[in-house]
Amino acid sequence: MEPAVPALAHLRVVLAPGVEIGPGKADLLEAIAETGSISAAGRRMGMSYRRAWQLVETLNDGFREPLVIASRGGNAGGGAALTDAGRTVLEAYREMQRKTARVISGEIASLRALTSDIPDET
Amino acid sequence: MEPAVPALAHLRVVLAPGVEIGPGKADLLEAIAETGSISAAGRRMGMSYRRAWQLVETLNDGFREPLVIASRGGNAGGGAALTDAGRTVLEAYREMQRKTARVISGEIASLRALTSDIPDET
DNA sequence: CGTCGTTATGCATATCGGTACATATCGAAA
DNA sequence: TTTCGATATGTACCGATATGCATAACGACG
Repeated sequence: MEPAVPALAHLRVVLAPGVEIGPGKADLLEAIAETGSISAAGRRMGMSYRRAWQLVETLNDGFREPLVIASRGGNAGGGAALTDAGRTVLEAYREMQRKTARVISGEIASLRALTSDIPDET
Repeated sequence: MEPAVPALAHLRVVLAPGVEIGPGKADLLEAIAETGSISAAGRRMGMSYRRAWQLVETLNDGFREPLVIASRGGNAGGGAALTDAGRTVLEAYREMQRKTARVISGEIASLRALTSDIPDET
């Protein structure tokens, strides 16, 4: 089952002008690694292939080495996989997410208590 | 002068379904605190008064107590100010930003080195 | 008691991110 | 050599989000 609040914090990192990575691109990279295809990753995430492909292009353009290598043709029609750089970037992002969630959990709890979602108990 | 990369990380926190706070609302709260007016804060941030007001409404609705109190009329025409809750929320968010920036600085530096922005030096 | 700048709110419009669709290309396997 | 599914890319359209503008109410002060 999913937790009540899926993600407490959304982290978006600006690495350079126009080069950003957030939950969307990270999840896409992960989906590509797991499915071995850009289109399957896009379907899984409920986004159009157009957009998935464009995100991959943006990522590949943003880094010195491509994060995703795609191939056309073949019995499976083609496919895609993460490069070493791709795995490195994805893992670094996940690590940032974990660290962030850890250090801000206190403030999150404090602020959630002020939310109108949670009735006052005085 | 501004730093080369204005903000390394954008942090958006989900406190409850529909209740979120990120850089935009935090900056808006800060601008309201400093200018004493929703419209002046909106102008400073380059957004329409309409939107600034709606963001304030969203914030006030999301918490048990309002974060911003506004008044109409008077010699100045009216104005707005943060409540104690407003200051608490803003300060908690800033603290989360600081902590986050601290713990992810290592990964940021690693990833920036992979950016096509920075030429390879082999 | 009229002036002034702000809050508050509705509505029409513009902008932009994303989708939908259409087409071309590729290459291993049957 | 035909088939198949995926990559690659262009174009038209849609919908959400934000702006622009218009209007009303407000109230201390001169």
